[in-house]
Amino acid sequence: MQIADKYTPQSLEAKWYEYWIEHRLFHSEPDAREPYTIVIPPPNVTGMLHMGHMLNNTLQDVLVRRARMSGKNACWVPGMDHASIATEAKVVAMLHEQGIEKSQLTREEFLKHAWEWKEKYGGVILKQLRKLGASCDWERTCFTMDDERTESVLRVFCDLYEKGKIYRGVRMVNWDPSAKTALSDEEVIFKESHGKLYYLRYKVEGSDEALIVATTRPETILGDTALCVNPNDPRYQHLPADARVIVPIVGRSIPVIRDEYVDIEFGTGALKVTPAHDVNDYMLGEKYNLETIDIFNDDGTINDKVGIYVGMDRFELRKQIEKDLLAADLLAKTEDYTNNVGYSERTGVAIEPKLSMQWFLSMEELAKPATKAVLEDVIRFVPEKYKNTYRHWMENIKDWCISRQLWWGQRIPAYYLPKGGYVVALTVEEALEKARAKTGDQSLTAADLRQDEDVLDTWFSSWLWPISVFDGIRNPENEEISYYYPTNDLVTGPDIIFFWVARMIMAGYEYRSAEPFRNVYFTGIVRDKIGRKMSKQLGNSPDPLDLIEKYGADGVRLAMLMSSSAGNDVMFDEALCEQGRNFGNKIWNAYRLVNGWTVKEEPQSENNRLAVAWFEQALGRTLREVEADFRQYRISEACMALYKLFWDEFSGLYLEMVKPAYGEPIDAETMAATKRFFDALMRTLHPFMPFITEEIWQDIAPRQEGESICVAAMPEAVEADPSIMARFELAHEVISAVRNIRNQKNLPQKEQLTLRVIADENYPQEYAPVLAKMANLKAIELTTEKDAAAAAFIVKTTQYFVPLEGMIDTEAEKKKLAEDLTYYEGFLKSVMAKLSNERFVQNAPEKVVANERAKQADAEAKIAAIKEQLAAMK
RNA sequence: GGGAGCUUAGCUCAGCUGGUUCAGAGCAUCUGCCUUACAAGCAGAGGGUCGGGGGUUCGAAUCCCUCAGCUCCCACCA
Repeated sequence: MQIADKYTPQSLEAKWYEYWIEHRLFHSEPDAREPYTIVIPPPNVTGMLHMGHMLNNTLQDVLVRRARMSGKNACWVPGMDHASIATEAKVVAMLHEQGIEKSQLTREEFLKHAWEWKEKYGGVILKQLRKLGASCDWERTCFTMDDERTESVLRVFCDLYEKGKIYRGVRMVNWDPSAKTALSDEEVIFKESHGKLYYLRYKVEGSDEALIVATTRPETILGDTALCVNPNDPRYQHLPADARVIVPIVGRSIPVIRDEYVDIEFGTGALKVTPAHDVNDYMLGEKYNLETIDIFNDDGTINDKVGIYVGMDRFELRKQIEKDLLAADLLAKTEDYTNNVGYSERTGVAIEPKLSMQWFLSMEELAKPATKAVLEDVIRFVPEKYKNTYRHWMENIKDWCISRQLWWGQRIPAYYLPKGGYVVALTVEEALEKARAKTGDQSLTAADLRQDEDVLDTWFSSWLWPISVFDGIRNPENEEISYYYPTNDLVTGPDIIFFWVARMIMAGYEYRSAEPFRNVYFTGIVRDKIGRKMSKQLGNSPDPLDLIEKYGADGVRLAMLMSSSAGNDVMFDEALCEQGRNFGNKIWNAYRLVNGWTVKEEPQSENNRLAVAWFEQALGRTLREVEADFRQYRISEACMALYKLFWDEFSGLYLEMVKPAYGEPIDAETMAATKRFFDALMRTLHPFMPFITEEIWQDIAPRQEGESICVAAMPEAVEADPSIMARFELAHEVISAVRNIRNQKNLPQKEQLTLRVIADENYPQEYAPVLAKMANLKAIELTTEKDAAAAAFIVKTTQYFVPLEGMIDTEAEKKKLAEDLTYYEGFLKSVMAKLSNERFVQNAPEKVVANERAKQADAEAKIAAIKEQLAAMK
């Protein structure tokens, strides 16, 4: 077939992806083969493809494609995450632009908008993944909020509730005043912030004294219900046990309590206690039974509980109160201060600790089998260092706040009864039944029940992902879940190890009594080439689709793969894409070369026979390396090994060895071998570069419609024959040496040279034809004479000469030889020092000693050879 | 405050339990080549006292201690 002169990835990539889909090559159904399963970390439904996805999904695709070609029934399940906060925020913003406020809408109206939005803009990322070549089984695409998944989530909620693991309670939670929802601890990011430390005067009742209290949040004085000092603090010993102070501005009288929690060293040693707005204060409040005064509305403005500053924003109030304190002479001083403030991961606003009624999942029991599984390597983490992180979190796990005050998500299936209390049930009907049973009131109707307004944390659906995509919650005995679960590999970032990975493991043990996956491969973060995290704000993140357009998906994939070892950050540089594209070009042109040869029925030359035998070995060796690399998830190493095999050994050596002169034919046997090699190379490279390998594989031999390299078998390595490799290596060194002489002497490539050899056992005489061809020699002569008028070199112990009458600078040659001699004599000396060291000979393993002896022999032979040459030059 | 990890050629990294090919790879650089597969290429070459210091050992990039610098995670003293 005629193949285009130029490699243009863009044209062939679209074509083959379509072909793969058309023939359902990525579709999997349970059968007799061993399954290989990956579930995709579902990207946010609102997401756009970024470099992190590129890395992550390229790796998954490599693993899946390799499994598919290794006889496994490979199944890569794609899907999307409804991402409740992020999506709801986007929809709210979009509505706002249209002049619609969420507060004006009913829940149903809002959800209608949200679903419309999801249908219109959601899932773009899955389409983008096709451009990358991702071999997902698209027929299985799931959404964490589709009907099946939603039912699974609700069932799990009900089940855990019935098991007593889910409870409802008032707790201090992380409140996001922008999204107006509670967040889990994991969704809070602490950042260093510059602020002030305010020193406030609290006047002691019935005295002229005032206690000075340092605080970073003077606005919370509205909620102060105590002042606390350390009982051991000498500064406050004089205060009576029942001392009370007046809260500045507010004028409220509050008790002075004593607790060792207070750090004597910090500030003035006096702490204002605001149980409603600080986690530690809350604990003090519980301990001393203090009143809690919640002063904030859900949006962070001041409510009317105290009656002053009503409606003012918390940060405005801080400024205002500073002024008012100053005016009233209640502010002793302020200092600049740096502390850590929690911010919402999603909306970026400062978190407000807030007491509220939330749903919690108790984690301690769930964590036990999940911790064990990772520590005992039932689930293997790559790289292993994340085991520590995981263990630490699991051993200190806190209950999970699973309710969110949002609308986009799975609504909590709890129904409140008219006269108090609630029931938890999968459906309203069931809830009604339970309600009637609970109250004994048969006249209750569905309309009397009021469903909880909150939805569940997004992660409460994604933690079931490996199970729910196979419908294993609703139908735990179904064929799919039994076949595909546990999945094999999970590829994800370490940033969601707690959010997602740990919780999936817990869900796995709770609902399948088995791990959700065997291996977790943690990728690093994609950074730019100067090490900055890629981000929209910095504008340093290239658009992956632009890169694909420019370099082809294969090229970009190669760039991701070559620069990424597990767990290490990727320093992404566009030059790597170029390198990837160049490699595609190299493959393309190598194929054009082979494809252009004409075949003649003639016996195979010795030259070609040797080339074929050698490359077979080189291929086998690399296949074994790649196999080992994959076992250890060293994907970039595997990729590099194949890159070098194709470029250096196949193209640079093998093809050059067998390449016929221009216009000459090649013998049939060598041609067949070459095509066989090419085919094998395409197959091993296919997981890395799916498109170009398919294009060439389809062309290299007649194929049926529907056949594809995607489902071709991985090549197998021939048995290793080290002697072939060793002999070839000698020949290769001779070739390099002659070429080097050519370079040094500035001899034209075309000029044929003569090579003389003092043959010994290290002369690869069988490769003489190869040497002649590769080094462009007109003759190879065996000799016993040193040749003074020649450029000389030694390979191992064999002496070679390239006669160059009149071109040899004898003095320079001598000098070079003398330098070599010095080096080898020094080398020999150090070897001898070791060998004459009794302790070395006694303690070192025999193998090491033997090796030193071999080095000694080699060095001695080499020294002898150099000396002979030097003598000949006199 | 606690923990983990990193520091090897200009850049990105590999070097598993100390000893063969232990100082490596790719890219970049330099030199010479438009040689009819490929200049997105070919043939060569140069480049590192393995972060500093100390120790263990016959032997250390590799093990131990210490110092310095970077990164990440956890905690969250107002």
